[in-house]
Amino acid sequence: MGRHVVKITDVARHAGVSPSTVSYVLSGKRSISAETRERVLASIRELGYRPHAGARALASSRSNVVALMIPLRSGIHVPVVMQFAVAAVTTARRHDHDVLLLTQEEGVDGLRRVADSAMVDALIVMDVQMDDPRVPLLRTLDRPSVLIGFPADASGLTCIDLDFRAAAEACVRHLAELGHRSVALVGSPPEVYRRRTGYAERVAEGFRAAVAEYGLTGVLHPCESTAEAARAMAARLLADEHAPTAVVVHNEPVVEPLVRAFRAAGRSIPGDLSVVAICPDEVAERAERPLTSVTVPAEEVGRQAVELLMTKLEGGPVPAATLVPPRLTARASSGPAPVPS
Amino acid sequence: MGRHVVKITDVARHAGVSPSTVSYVLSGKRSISAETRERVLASIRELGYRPHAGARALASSRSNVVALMIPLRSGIHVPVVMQFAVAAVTTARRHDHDVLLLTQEEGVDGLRRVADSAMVDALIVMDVQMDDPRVPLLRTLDRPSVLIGFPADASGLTCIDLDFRAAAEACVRHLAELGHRSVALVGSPPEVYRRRTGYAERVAEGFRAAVAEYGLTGVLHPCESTAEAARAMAARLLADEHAPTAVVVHNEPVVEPLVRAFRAAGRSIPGDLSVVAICPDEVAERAERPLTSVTVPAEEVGRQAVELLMTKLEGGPVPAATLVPPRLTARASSGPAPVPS
DNA sequence: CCGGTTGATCGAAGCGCTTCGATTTCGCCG
DNA sequence: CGGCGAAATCGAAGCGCTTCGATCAACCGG
Repeated sequence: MGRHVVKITDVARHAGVSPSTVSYVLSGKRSISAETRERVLASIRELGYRPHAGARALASSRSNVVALMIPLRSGIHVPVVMQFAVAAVTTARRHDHDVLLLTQEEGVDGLRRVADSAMVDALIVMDVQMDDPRVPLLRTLDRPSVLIGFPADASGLTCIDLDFRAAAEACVRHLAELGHRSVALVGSPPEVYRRRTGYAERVAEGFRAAVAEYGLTGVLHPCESTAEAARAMAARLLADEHAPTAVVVHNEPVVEPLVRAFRAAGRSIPGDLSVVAICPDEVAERAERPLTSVTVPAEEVGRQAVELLMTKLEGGPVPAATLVPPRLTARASSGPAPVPS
Repeated sequence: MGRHVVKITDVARHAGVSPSTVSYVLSGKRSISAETRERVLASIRELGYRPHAGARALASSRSNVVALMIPLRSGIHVPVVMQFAVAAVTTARRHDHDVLLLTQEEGVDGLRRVADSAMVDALIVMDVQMDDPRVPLLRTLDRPSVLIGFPADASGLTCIDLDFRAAAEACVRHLAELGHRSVALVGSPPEVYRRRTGYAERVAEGFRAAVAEYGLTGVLHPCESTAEAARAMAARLLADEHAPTAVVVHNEPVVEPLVRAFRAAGRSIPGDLSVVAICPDEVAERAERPLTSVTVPAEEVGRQAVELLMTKLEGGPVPAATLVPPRLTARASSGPAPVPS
């Protein structure tokens, strides 16, 4: 043990070829006779040769590493981030790349650092906000990147996220198929709509479109993200002349209080009222009684984000926006519409 | 925009010094006059110079990257892993290092790959098992490593984990202070004790020691990790002549079923019976009613693991074993001992 | 007043790999 | 049968940085 580290010249000597030939065998960038290739590969195996990553990066100006910046914000669901990260690593490895982990905390400087030092070839940034300060930076960097989420101005960038439009549609379809005729959407706080935030608008659009398609009546109610607002909303919905028989909720903190308020008002779920949430599985499963929900397919997003990045690295064309189809899981909070009394 | 990338020779020219001087300013490995240093630093700032990571790694044979291999096993609690990873990244950055993320899936080969290619200077491996195949590898690698968890044979390695002995003691102390005189430990499956698994033995030791210290009576009951075994255990404990008034549980899958079984048998918790678990906070909080528990301080472990690694990288001495003190959180499952009837 | 330090800087030799001509050897068409 | 392109391989020039003597000036005490 403790032998010298094997370098390309060792392999070359052992195989009776020049170092450049070994390199070409490894990269496949020039044709090499089958005979020579085999001999070189055998030497590599026998000597246990492993190219020096730094040397390779220096000579080729490719590090085969991508940066992944994960969020720390509370309010972000940890298991979702983890699923995403694991999927990203797995997919990156499949393309012979590694993943360098950065935290949101590092912010713009962190991204600049790893990009400018040629430590990474490309970047993935999670939890992108409407006015994210990292967005302009990414635009100026000479390295490709993929954003998870859509900023206000996504021009010149590649973004991917759950297809919120389709998510809302899936909720309404699910309810329509259960016989509901009047549904409500409890959405984001009014402010979010005023800012014309992308995902909120898309949910609203999808909701309206599906309501129209299935011939339902449906009303959108913006809602503050507090328990009080949730209770008030519940009261308002129940008092309505044409009270809906089903509610779609797209406002995480409101989900639980709303459900509780309905129950407190004597409504059984899903007997009297069905509830469908757009939220991470964790939230839906951890509820008092598991909720029917549409979730973020984190693994799928992670995989695709890396695939997009790889395509960009190879100079291929990629769509500016990728929308990942939602997945609806029926749980205990949705059921057939109550028979009109 | 699109100017040339700045390299060390550019900085040198701009500051009127040689490249080596710039290098020494950056590394501090030779004394540089204050005047020159300032001039060089100014040039660096002005030109926006960022050393090329690959070139640096090649010349110095230090990449300033550490590998972190995270577990995928189901049964591992995701938020714990995440907390750990974030703490590791944060701490590593404080020491001017980055973190390369590997998944357990990559296994031994993954570790060998990143170590042999000089991609990383050191490695952290989570969720180490008694007979972990990665352990012998780590011993032969020429790069320092830190293991989270203790393998059967930890000789020559640096390990860190929760101090299970102190954890058990903390549980017993907590119960003793609440006036309990007879306690039971529901532990790991018998097989685990037969294999003389480190953490299980340490829990048992701590339990025995604390029981003796506080003058209690206490019995250790190994328990299979199934719901049936939990129910049988509950029945057995309750039928006991000197039935304990408090139970310490160190067996994750058993926690919930056991509590349910007690309740089903008409015992109120903590009115008739106190329960303290050694498990991740997530499990304790997500229980039907939150459980008093001792948790793995994941962040602390992550931080310390990196600190140990950095010390090793600098050639400093580190303890072979580091035990992180437990943290007990009192929740709704423990209370004063019932008054004897 | 001079050999010997010490402090500050420079020059050049790599680090291990990729890549770009250049070279050699064939096979093959006209 | 001469010449030419394609296939296979080699040699050497970097990639951008660190580091190891070497150099040179200033300074010390005897």
